[in-house]
Amino acid sequence: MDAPRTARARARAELTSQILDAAHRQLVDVGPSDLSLRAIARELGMSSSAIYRYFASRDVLLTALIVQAYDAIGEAAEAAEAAVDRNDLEARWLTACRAARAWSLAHPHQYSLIYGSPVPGYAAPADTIDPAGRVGLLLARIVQDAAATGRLATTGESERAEESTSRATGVMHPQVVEAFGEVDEASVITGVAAWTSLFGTISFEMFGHYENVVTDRDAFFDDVMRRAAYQAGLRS
Amino acid sequence: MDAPRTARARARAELTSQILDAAHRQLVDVGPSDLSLRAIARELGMSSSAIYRYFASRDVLLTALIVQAYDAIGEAAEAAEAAVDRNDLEARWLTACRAARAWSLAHPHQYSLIYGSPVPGYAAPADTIDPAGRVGLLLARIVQDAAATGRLATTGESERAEESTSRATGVMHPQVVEAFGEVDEASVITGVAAWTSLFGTISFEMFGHYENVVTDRDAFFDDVMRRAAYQAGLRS
DNA sequence: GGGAAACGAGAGCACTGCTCTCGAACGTGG
DNA sequence: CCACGTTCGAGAGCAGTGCTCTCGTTTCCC
Repeated sequence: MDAPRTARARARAELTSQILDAAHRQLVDVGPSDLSLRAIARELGMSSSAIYRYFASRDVLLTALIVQAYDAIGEAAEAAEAAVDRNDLEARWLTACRAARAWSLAHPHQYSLIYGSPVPGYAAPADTIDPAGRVGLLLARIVQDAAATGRLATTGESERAEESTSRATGVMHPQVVEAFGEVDEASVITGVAAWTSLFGTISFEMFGHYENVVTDRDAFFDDVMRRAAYQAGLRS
Repeated sequence: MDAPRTARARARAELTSQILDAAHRQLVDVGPSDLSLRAIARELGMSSSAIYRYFASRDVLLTALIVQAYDAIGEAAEAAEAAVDRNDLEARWLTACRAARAWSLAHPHQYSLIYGSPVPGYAAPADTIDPAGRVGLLLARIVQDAAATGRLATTGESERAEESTSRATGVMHPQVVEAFGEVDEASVITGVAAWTSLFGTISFEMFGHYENVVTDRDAFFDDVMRRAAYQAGLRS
C-alpha cells in the first residue's frame, strides 16, 4: 500500500510478511489450533517477544491468515471460472464449485481456519467479512448473468416454491440482494442456499462426515452442485 | 452397562461420569479448544494426574463428549419428530430440522465440537461414527416412509436430474443405501445432500457466515429446509 | 491375611501466549 | 550534525497447559 520510505519501514514490512509466510508455512502441517508463535519465532531466528512488535496477539495473526485464506480460495475459484465460456452458465457454476473444493482439499488447515469452528474466543473481525463473501459473490454474479440474459428460472418448482416465495421478503440483507442484481428475493435465497450447500458439502467431506457414507466423492459433489445450480435457477 | 459389583468399580463409574459432567459443564462457557483437564480436576477437588486414571488423554475425554453431543442432538431431533403425525412427511422433516437447529443454537460449544473442525490432530475415532449418523438416519427414515407409502418423487426435476441420475451408481456407501431402504441411489444422494444442507446451514449461521447476509434466520432456515425436503423427494 | 492390582497426590518436564524491562539501533527536528 | 524520542530485539519471567513418573495408600481377590 504505502511506499516504505525509510529503511526501518521497509524492514518492518519485510519482517511482517516473513512472519506471515512462516505462519502460512507452519499451517501446512499443524492446523490452526496448534499454530505456535514461538515456533514461528524460532523458524525466523528471533525471540518470541519480538513477534509482538508486529502482531499484537496470536488472534491478530490468525485473522491475517484468515483473510489470506479467503483471498486464496476466492482467487482460485475466480481464476477457474474466468476460463469458462461466459454463456455456459452451468459450466461456470460447476467450475467455480470444483475449484473451491480442489483448493480446500489441497489446503485443509487453511480451510478449517475459515470454514471450521472459529478458533478465537468467538471473534469475527470486521476485516474478514469482506473477503469472506468472495466465492459467494462469484456465484451471485453467475445468477445475475442468468437473469440479465433472461435465463434465470424464477419460479422454483411447482406451487410449493411459490407458496414459500410469497412470504419470503426482508429475509436477506439488502446489500446481498443488491449483489444479486435485479432478481427477486426468492432467487437470492436459493443462491445463498446453494452457496451454503457448496461449503457444507466440502466441510462434511473434509471433516470426516462422509466416512462410510459417500464413496465416490467426486461424483457426489458434482451431482449435488449440479442440483444446487438447478435449484438456484440455472438451466443448461 | 455392567453392574458394578465391587465398591471400587462403583466409585470408578461414579467418578468417570462426574468427570464427564464437569467437562460438560465447562463446555457451556469455554469452547472445546479451551477445555482444560486441570480445571476439571480443580472443580472436582482432585489432582490433575488423577484424571488420567479415567481418561487416557484429553482427546479421549473429548471423544466421549463428542459421543454425548451426537446423542443429545439426535435425541432432541428424534423426540421432536416423534410427536408429529406420521402421515405428514414434510412436517416430520421440518420438525426434525428445526429441533436440530434449536439444539445447536442452545449448545454452541457442543455443536462446534461435533460439526466444527476436528480439534484433535485429526482423529475421527470409530466410536463416534455410529452416533454421528443419528440425525441422518432419522431423515433417511422419513424418506423411507415416503417410499413405502408410494409418496416419494423419484424423478427429481426435468430431464437434467435424470441425466445425472443415470450415471450415479456406486456413489454411496452400501450401508447408507440400505438405511434408506428400497429407494434408488439418486434418492439416497438427494437425501444425503439434504442432510448436508441441514448442518451446512446451521454451521454457517453459528459460525458467523450469515453476518450481513441473512437477516431473518428463522424464515431463511425454514425456506431452505422446505426446499431440501422437496428436492429429497418429499411432497406435501 | 497377603500379594497384586488400582488409585490419588505431588513433583516435574516441555510447552504455550503474553508482559515487562533494558539496552541498542534508528529517524527526525533543531 | 547531533541530540532526543521512538522503535525494536532479546531475555527473563508469569501463569497456564497436557502429560509422565514416582511413591505411598487403599482396595480387591485368592
